[in-house]
Amino acid sequence: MSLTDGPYGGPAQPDVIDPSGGANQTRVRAYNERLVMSLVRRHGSLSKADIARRSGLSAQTVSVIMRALEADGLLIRGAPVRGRVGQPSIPMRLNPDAVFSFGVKIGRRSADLVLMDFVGTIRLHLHQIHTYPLPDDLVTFIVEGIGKLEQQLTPDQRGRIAGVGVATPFELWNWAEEVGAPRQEMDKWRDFDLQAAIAARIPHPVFLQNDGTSACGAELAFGVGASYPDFVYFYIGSFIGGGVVINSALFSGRTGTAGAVGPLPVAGKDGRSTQLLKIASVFVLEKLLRERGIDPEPLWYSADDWIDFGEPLETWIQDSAAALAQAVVSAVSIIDFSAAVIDGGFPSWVRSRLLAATRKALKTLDLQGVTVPDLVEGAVGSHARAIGGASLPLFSRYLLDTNVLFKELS
Amino acid sequence: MSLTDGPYGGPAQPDVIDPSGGANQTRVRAYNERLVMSLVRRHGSLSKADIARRSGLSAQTVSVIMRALEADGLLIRGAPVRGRVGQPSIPMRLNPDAVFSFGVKIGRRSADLVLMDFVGTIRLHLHQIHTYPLPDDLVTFIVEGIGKLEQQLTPDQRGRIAGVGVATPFELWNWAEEVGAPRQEMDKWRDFDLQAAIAARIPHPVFLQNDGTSACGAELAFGVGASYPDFVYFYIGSFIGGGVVINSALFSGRTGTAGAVGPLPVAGKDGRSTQLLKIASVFVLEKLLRERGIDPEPLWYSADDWIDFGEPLETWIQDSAAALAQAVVSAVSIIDFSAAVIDGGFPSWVRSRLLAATRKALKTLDLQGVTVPDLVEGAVGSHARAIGGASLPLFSRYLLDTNVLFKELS
DNA sequence: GGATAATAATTCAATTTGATTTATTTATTG
DNA sequence: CAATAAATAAATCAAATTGAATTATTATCC
Repeated sequence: MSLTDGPYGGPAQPDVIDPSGGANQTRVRAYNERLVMSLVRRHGSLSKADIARRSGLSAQTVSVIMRALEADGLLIRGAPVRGRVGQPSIPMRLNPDAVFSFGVKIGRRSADLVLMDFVGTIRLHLHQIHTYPLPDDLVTFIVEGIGKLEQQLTPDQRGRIAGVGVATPFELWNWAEEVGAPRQEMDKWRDFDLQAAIAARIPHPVFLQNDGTSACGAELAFGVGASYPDFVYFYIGSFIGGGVVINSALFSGRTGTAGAVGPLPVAGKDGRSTQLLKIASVFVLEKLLRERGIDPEPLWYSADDWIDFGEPLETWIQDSAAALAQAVVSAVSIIDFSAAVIDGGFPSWVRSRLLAATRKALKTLDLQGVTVPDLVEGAVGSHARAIGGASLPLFSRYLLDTNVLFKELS
Repeated sequence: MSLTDGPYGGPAQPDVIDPSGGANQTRVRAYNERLVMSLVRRHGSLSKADIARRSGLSAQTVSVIMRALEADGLLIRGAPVRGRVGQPSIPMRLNPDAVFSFGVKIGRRSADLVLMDFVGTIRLHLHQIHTYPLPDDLVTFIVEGIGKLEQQLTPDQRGRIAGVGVATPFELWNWAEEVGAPRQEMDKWRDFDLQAAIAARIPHPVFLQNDGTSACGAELAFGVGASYPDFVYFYIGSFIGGGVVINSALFSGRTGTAGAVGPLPVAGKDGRSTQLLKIASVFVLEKLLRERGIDPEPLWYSADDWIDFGEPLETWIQDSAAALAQAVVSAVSIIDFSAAVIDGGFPSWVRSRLLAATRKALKTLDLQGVTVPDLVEGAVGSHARAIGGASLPLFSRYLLDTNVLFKELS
């Protein structure tokens, strides 16, 4: 193409892809309400004047919005703060009892159902162990579990349920071998619409998201999200998964698989290129233990109570750390994340050792031109997936989301 | 009309970790104006009714906005389209003469200055060859060049200049060796504020952005951006660089280095892990040619007129393709881009061969769990960096940018 | 120690902006 | 002439902003 050629017309694609729709006042209000709540959430408690300063909105606007939120029971006022010149400020904070939501985590060996309040505290919890996950069993567990838990709520509390969020690995049928399940059993997931199956049997809205992305959402809403406006997130479960936060918003991507991280190519111990998930996953540790003649069952009793397996655990930590360090470099070469957050289905002492090893491994890599991010431990912990599932209804209705401003286009 | 200025290019970044500010009506209007223009840009020409349907805004709102844009000379009406029932529709399109902007590309061997119109056509062009880039020389070239080019414009045209955008590699001082310049000469870039130096000597706003990100912006505004709402972009110049588009917006990241891509770890021919830029850069080809006793000078005469160097070129293409394929897999493991766009400072026949080789290389990789993106050739071509530079002022004032909706927080 | 000034938080009332709704006009085809 | 679609005018509505007032403090002067 010569210099003076006309417009650089790409393939003129008709109709298909258009940017988001227009914005209008109603949406502006909805957005500003979420902004106010997000600021309160982030800082614990803030006065109206604080919010006005932080949001750049006028004091009057903030006053009107916050009175409405208080009237709705979403915010509650604290004791006036005296000691400074001027009228005392009234700190407002989230009402923990304002909204409840159910979160479901579907795992290789177990499923969890939690009832979470508005500030991320798990109020009620059900746990089910299975040899491998099956659609019908899970629907039964979820629907009956929700029934059971709802019985423990007052009618008022039941009226404040925002919905159900399911955190699940995608394309379960691809993992029959690793899960240790017969292929034809796992194939049952292929044409099964879990979201629809649940929605048909309960009155609440149902949300479904990849388990890694969900856990990442939990970290955004209740963990390090307050400190970092963007980060890449790794959750090490039976399989590693992850998520991406950009501009303080969960970015799930066009296909919902943003932050998959599992397929990231990394160099293994032998120098050969492998997928990250084949190194930094708990099923690898399990295999390692079996090879050493050690019973891996303690891994599944409780994510928070592993025993120290000694050498094989240390080996797995070192290998995983080396792989994670490369994954972090890859990630920040695409997006200059300010932090990389690592969490997983293991006790905090394992997490600490893994983080330390990863920080060390990072230093051995070629960092020319790399903006090295903070490496931080997840603040949410092993239940991040279930909490993340439960936070999906909150994201949909209460958490900051720029898309709120735009019209939905068919 | 009020199109609020956005913060593009400038590295001025608030270190506040709060989400973006509140939204209000004025900003909504500014956003909707940009939305209308982006839709027109994307589709070439659209009637008011078309825009209303596509944006979801009411017909009346679109009517008001578009009349204002027409009155400002940004849109011009085409011939009424008859042949269908009802009043004929009047297609509106961008006025190519509505806005001009200067774009500067700083390269290892040369610098370019272009004057671009509103639809991405280069109207005027200056080119300078240097052995290596130096701050003072470049400022002189840019300032005097702008003076020269402005003399060729009418007073009216001069009044429509939106600004100057500079596309430059970051941290030039790190590349003294590869550039073949004395270290102390390149060190002059360390404390030199190019943006400020230019801004002090010309009356237009000056924007500065990484060259890869700039080229990516050109592709978004004038190339495949119309077909893909998100993509990762690779520009292969002396050094490879790139950029990231998310939600039809250029994402430059917190530090402005999003889409750096150069430091991506990939496995080289020997299986060892190397940075992408050490394989898929033109300086590697240059070295290869020298090793073969071939004069590499033809590489620098004109990016659009390479001669076919035969075997060494083919080797370089194969190696680069293998590395690029891995880079693409890494990228989509972080963000599920719908496309990976590859362009560079070479003729289109080289680009075609590179793309074909990359597609082939991609098939040899482990794609389990990977959402494979479309691999597409850049539509803008070798001048993408200069055009991208020139598009920076347009992004700041006229192109779609959700940040327009939010208040700037100190 | 009491009176007064300064300050900051909050809110009320009026204003402004801009999108939406409703109704009307215009230009075309069948 | 009926039907249809595009375009626009006028009225309406929602929500943010502006400016002024109110309130509850602390600071300071005498």
